Amino acid sequence: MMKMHIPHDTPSHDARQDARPFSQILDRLRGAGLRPTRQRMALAKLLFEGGDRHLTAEMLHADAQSANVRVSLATVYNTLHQFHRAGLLREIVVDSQRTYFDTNMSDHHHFYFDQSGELADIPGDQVEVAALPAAPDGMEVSRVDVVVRVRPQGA
Amino acid sequence: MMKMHIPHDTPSHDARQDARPFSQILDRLRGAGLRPTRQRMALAKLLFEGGDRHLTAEMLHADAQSANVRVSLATVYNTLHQFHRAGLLREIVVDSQRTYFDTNMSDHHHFYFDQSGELADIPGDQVEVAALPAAPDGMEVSRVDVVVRVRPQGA
DNA sequence: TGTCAAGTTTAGAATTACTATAATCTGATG
DNA sequence: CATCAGATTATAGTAATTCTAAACTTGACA
Ligand SMILES: [Mn+2]
Ligand SMILES: [Mn+2]
Ligand SMILES: [Zn+2]
Ligand SMILES: [Zn+2]
Repeated sequence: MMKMHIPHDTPSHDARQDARPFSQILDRLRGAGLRPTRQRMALAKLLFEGGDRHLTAEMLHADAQSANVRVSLATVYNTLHQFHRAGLLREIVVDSQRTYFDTNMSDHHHFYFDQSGELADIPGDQVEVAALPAAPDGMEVSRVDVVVRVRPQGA
Repeated sequence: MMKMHIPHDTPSHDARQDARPFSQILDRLRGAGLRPTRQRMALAKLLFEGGDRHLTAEMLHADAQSANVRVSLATVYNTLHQFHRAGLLREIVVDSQRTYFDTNMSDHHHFYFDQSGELADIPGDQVEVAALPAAPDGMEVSRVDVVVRVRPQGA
């Protein structure tokens, strides 16, 4: 678990002015103690360079294929779980057949559109859980999830 | 969906004083528009005569076997979904590998013990969701679920 | 009380969403 | 550049659930 910040890359190899997603992603993986393999780099880019996303392993795998990144589905699953353990992703339970991962790590809740299977964020400050009973004896709360299930009006 | 209350049974066949679970269950099924088959009667008894329960299809199937009720697993699944559609059961999503059904239809929320997979009720009046954003355009809220995930202290 | 269509049950096959295995590959370190 | 722990992958395996289609009940009615 010990990590050291080893200077990587020669700093002058490219002087472009635009964002340096490559090294941001690199640092992110290194910071999480994960080797920056080709597959993890590519998946991390897909995950973290497009704003907040809610996706399943299959969705990310399809994304990768569209982007001409060849990664096996097993690696997608492995990677999602590793990122989750490393604190880079949240796991969301809203459907008992499918696991969603969330790139938005801030404190927030969700709308869930049952018929389409989509998720939308509700910022943490828009939901107030004003009262909660104490956790049962010997237990501690690991997280409180609020899921607002919605459906098209009338139905 | 039309139902008529046809008087059933001769009223005098048995004058016992104790509860009449048989006819309570019968009425419950009839009221839901479901034919009171042997299997549905037996499963309804197991579900509704033991206080509030949170269970999966496999759990109910095991229960049935213990009670010497022979029902196929397929029928257990069918019945749970029919009871749910009929408004006799709630479906709870807390684990993405398993579906739980809840015989407690009152407004309430849940503690979820991740390591044991158990659920405990939190009475509706012990949780206060004080603020919620409006449902997205064209959508209406079908339900708000609060799940308090707990784990043994320190871990 | 017998008939029959509609509804129900069931064994077993199929599907879906993963997880495990074990052979192969790769990239960090010396 | 050699080494090898760690990573990837094809493929097999598993768990939960759904589907299929044949066999059985149920209940309305003759
Ligand atoms: Mn998972
Ligand atoms: Mn499953
Ligand atoms: Zn989110
Ligand atoms: Zn409950």
